[in-house]
Amino acid sequence: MSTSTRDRIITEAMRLFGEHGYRGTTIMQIEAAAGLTPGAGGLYRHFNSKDAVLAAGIERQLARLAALRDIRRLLTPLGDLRAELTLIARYSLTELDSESELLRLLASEARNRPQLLTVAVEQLVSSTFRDFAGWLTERTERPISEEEAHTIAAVALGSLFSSRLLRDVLGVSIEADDERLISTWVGMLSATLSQPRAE
Amino acid sequence: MSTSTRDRIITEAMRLFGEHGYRGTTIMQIEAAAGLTPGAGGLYRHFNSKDAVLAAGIERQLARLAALRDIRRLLTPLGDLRAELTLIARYSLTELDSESELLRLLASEARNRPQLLTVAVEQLVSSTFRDFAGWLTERTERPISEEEAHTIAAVALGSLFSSRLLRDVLGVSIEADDERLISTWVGMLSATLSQPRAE
Amino acid sequence: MSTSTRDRIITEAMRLFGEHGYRGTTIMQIEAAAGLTPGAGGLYRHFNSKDAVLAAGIERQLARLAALRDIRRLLTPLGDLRAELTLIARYSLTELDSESELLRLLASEARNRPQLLTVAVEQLVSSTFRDFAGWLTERTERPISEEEAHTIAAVALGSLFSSRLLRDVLGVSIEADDERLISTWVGMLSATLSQPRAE
Amino acid sequence: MSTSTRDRIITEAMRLFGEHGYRGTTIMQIEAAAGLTPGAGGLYRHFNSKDAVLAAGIERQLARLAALRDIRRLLTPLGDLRAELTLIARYSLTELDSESELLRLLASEARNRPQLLTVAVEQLVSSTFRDFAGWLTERTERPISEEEAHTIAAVALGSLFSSRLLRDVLGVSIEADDERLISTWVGMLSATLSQPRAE
DNA sequence: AATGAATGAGATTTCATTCAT
DNA sequence: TATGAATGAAATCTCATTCAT
Repeated sequence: MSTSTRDRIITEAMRLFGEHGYRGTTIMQIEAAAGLTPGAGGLYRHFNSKDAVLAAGIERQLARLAALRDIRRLLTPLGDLRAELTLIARYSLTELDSESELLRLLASEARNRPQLLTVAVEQLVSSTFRDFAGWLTERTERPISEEEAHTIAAVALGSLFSSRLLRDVLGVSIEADDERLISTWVGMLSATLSQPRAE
Repeated sequence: MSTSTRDRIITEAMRLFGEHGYRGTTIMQIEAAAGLTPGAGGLYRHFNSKDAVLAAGIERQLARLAALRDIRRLLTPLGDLRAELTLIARYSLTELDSESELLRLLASEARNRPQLLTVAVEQLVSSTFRDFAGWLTERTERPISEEEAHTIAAVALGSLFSSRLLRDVLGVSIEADDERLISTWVGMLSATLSQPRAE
Repeated sequence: MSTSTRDRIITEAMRLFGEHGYRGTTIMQIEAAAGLTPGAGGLYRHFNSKDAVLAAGIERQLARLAALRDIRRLLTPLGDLRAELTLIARYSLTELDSESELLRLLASEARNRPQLLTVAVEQLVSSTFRDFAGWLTERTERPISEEEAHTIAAVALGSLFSSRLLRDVLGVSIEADDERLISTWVGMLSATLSQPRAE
Repeated sequence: MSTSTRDRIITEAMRLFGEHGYRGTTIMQIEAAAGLTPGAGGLYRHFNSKDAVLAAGIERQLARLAALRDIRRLLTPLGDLRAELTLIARYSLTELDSESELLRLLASEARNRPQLLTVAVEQLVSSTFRDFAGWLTERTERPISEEEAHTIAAVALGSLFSSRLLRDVLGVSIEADDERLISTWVGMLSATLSQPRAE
């Protein structure tokens, strides 16, 4: 096998955690999925505890996330506002899709183990909002306050996040077509940004 | 005490389910919180199983939700688009707040027990989107297709949902001020609805 | 049954701990010996952990010990040195016999869990030496220093202790007859105490 | 390194057995202490089982003991009773000190594995008592019965044994000064041996 | 209606031992 | 000779559920 047992354990564990939650996944299931004898404790050669598997899984996801983020800088400078917004939306949805397991895991465990998951939430969510707010202040024609930028970011990115939160976390499917969603989103946002701020 | 033991069990169980998830909450905890001797099985006088407690809890939440929904009709006819949107936003956030326990519960268990929770999700989420899409088709000046209405609803309501999903489910606090959020949301939405659809 | 399950658990646990050591005794064995289904965890209704069973067992033994100690005062005033020594020796051996389980337990675990057993050792051993040294200073005709009294106590009581330590802890049987041992011990000790201290 | 891995394993294993007991010591700990990779099973190149390590360790201790015993004969003939007793006491304490690991091991495991440890106990304890009883019958001026000699040996050697058993096995420190202990012991014993047997 | 006690099933973790390299 | 990896067995502990009172 080309993958190490340790990697296989992380991969399968994250998949199972995403499917059944942390508590709902047993060490036996992880071992079985990773090709070990279930119940024999083979996992413990590679990790000290079930918690350590979770920590390693989150760490790996965050490392991937960091790699993805490096690409973000390439996306921005296109000149056309609508084109840039479209790219941002596509990128954000793609990023969320690639982190859907982490998202599900965070949703089911975030309140139980804050110490472990605070960092992950920060990386996955908060920083995205901050970055987008920053982009807004630079990009809009009329000057907007930092606070206004943050609120617009919350409303705008919220739409994209909820699309994935509803689907991946709550299991609700509202609409199917990403491209239609994005084009509507871009339309609404550019309408807002280009017209004078209505008191 | 004026509340029956049965009601106290449901109330405390839902609170604990919301905090620690279904699996993360033990019968002993529920009994203790409801004023019964923990571990004595007193809960089983009132419910046949832990699942039955969950079912009763969800049922009660849905009943409250249905009651709330009856008020919705009163809200609509104000004549002014922005005023109506403001009311809708306020109402939606209030409704989500009153269902935050259910929301957290859905997030932690939705994928494991579809039989019990599918209905709840449908009531809480899907119908809200449908209703808002319906309202849109009636209310906008220029005619819009059903599909367009649905997409706009997804984008618009998504902002409001994510505000609560992020806070209550993931534990992230993006912005603090509901009124500012609502006014920005209303501004973006009315800008979209009042201007001609940009192809 | 007239004894409570909790008491039965302590009794059987201490017996098993004495026989096989703390680590060598399993919860299943204790449960089975106490009349519970082995492996069902019924013990945990009465104790939080295996350690808690040990703690309760030691506490009970120490309580018994304290009760025994109250009798000690009755023994002393006989007027005749040899008669008093004989009583002291008999009493000490009896006390050690009634604490043989505790003794074995201390021997096998004392170095692993000092926090739990330090008190027990102090009660069972150190205080006995101190009390006997005190008795010596009062009782001997010629005046002896505190240090001398302590050393004589160490040598004298050591004989009695080792008789039980060897038998109960190491499993060695040196001699059989307690009365012969006591009379020799009394003879040696009175010979020492009555004759002038040879430098 | 000049020591073989096999020797290092025995040395470290006996140290750990003495500290934490046989059951309380894991193969991993022994391997780590012996400079092998813990958990890799390198120990099994040198021993067939954990039991075999214990057996080899005891064997080595007994061999050392036998070597020590050869010196004993040299000690006896000094002519002066007190001088000879002093030597015997010093020798005995030294011997017990050099076997403290074995002593602790016996205390924690003696009752579980008689097949392995019975011999060790016999060598370390019983034979010492026998030898001293034999020495007594030869050395005392007035003739004493074999039984009397055994009882005196039990009382006298018991003092020395308990000094070490209490300290090494139970972890109690009664008195500090070996020389004071020995001189008191010699005093008491010579008083007994030189005066006519009291009734 | 509630409690004390018990139980069956199962979860996490440990560990002596084996095996291919 | 030593190591990385794996396994069978067992140990501690948890918990939903039942039952007699």
